[in-house]
Amino acid sequence: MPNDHKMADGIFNKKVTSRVTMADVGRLAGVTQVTVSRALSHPDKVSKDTLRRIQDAIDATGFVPNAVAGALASKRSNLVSALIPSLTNVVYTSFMATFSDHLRQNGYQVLLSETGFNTASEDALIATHLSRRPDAMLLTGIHHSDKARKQLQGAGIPVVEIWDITDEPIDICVGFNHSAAGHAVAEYLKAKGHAFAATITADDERALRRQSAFAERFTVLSQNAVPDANTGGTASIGAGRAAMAHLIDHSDFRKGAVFCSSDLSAHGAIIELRARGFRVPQDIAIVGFGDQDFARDIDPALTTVAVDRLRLGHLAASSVLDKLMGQPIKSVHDLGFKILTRLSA
Amino acid sequence: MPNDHKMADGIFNKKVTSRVTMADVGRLAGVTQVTVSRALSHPDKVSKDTLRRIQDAIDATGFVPNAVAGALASKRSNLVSALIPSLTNVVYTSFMATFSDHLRQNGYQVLLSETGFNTASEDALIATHLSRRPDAMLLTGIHHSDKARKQLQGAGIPVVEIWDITDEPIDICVGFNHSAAGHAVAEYLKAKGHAFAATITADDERALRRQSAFAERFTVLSQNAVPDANTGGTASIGAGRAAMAHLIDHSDFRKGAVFCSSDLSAHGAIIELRARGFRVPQDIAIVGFGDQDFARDIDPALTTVAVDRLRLGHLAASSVLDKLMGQPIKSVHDLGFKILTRLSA
DNA sequence: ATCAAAAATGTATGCGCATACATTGCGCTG
DNA sequence: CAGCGCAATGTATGCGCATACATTTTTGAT
Repeated sequence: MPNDHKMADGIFNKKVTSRVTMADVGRLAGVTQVTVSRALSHPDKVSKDTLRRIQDAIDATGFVPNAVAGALASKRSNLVSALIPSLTNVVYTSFMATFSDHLRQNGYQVLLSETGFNTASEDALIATHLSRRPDAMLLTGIHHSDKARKQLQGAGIPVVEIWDITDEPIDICVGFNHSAAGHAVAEYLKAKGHAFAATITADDERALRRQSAFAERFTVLSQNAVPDANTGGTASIGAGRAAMAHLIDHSDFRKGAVFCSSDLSAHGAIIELRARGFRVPQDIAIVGFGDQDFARDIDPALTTVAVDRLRLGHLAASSVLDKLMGQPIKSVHDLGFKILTRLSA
Repeated sequence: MPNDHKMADGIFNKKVTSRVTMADVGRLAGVTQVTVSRALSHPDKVSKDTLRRIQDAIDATGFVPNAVAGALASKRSNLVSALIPSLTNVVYTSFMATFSDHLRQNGYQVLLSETGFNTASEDALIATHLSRRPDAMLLTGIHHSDKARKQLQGAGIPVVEIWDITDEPIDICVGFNHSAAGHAVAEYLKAKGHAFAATITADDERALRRQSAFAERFTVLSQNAVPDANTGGTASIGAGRAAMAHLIDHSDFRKGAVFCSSDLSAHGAIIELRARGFRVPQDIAIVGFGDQDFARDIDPALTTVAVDRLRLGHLAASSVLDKLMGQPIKSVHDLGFKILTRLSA
């Protein structure tokens, strides 16, 4: 009998199963707790024979190590916490898949939460996450409250900021220059011969930065103002359609190019244009952002700005891992971006 | 000086910051550790005055409670772990957003991982997650290995299985009957006058169940075989296009209806059909699954099977919470489903 | 003013593990 | 065959907090 202090239980299953501990396993295998601990974390330091007996005991008892106790004792939680703006936006979640995978292979688990593009909730989440004593933390973007920066500094753990770059990262940042992307699209469209342009932008700080850089540059190049339709909230096909409709109904924009802050809204814009009988790109050209998987599959295939998300995931993960291993690492990684010319612009 | 055993650090920042503990905060506020603990978890049991002094001390020191130690001592981690097949599939992540939110409001944090539609990796993840001693666990689907069931039973925590129902849940399940959905769509399409039908299905156990129920029922009703194009892997617009192309190129299917296992592949199918000059729904009608946000926004608007995901999220969360509070609860929740008739079928 | 009850705080303890250090036994060199 | 070195295991301890219980202080009713 491992534990003898079972609670008095009702008929319904509460905590009936007395949790098995390393001591219980050891008792069964004829060794002490510390040998069981070693068998699990440093098997080379335990004899072949006891290793087998311990393994048998583990199987017999269904022992599951208590990582909570382990973390408290060792001061390493093997947790990496990650905060992303939205769980439902593939741009962020596809990154997370890569990132988690890479970390999992190195023994870390990812504690993921959604901030909702909201600084106040980010602050609260940072505190909650830090209370779990993660070994590292990943944040989206480079704008964080003073309170957040202070707490993170106090935690003394590696911090990676992604999707953007700055000369003064909290610790490490991996991303690209959003203004530069806006400028590049402006130049691309001007070079394609467009004299008029508009933008469709979601309420996202980075998207707004791309938009204003685009508008500023395109205005200089073409001497024409660049109307913007803000979708409010998050980008979606529906929001893109609505924004495109708004642009046509409330401005004299009938010919030119539209730079959308997301492939999703770009797709919506295309659907709206086609429904209204416009030709894409002959009447209105569309440029998206993000190179989501569907961008090449819609009709017409979407011209968009691509960032190497796979590389972003890998770099973010390996930066964290390197830092955790104590290796000095580069703290600002500029991934760059690429305009993928397809049919829509 | 809270801690006096700082490690010898290199030039680069390792763990320099000596972590502040409740004892440190207490010392500063002139009370003991336990009063600080109480101030945080049972503020009503601490006098107004000391409460204020403790708060000041917390602010001054930047104290962040150590939830790891708390969990070890109290045997409650305030963690709920959740395993979903894919982080990039909005169907699952939108559910998670609701679920996490609801739990967060009740003081729980969600530890989320992706299983990748893969039983082996699910087993491994279950063990890893259980090692963090979550207070409850959420799984997707009702098919789990014996080993997994055993471990979960041993953990003695509430377990919710979602997206499907069964008479023998591990503990609680919230979902709907996938076969019934397949049957309903078959009857719907037959009633609409279709004599021919095909399916486009992803490699997902539940999708396959809907598909086979659909095919079986439609065959009975129409006396015509139902060809299937498996997209392999996950549903996507690209996969839907390819599957639709395959269907047309490799069968004599030219007129009828197609039941897709996801709105995403349905959307792809529509794009492919239009690119080939087919009219939707006049030539070929399309039914999706999931009622994702874009379903109403594409052209033609997508007829699809809707499940109340919001309700799913709420029910899953509140079932867990109720069970954690010790309240006896219903263990099988059938959410049902609804065919939303729009333009595509 | 008195005393019991309630409020406020403190003391003692252990959760389950990792880690530093101590001990044992054994093969091997010279 | 003494003595050294290493492999294998054990002992002792504490991580930071929650909780049961003990003690002190305050309150209020008489």
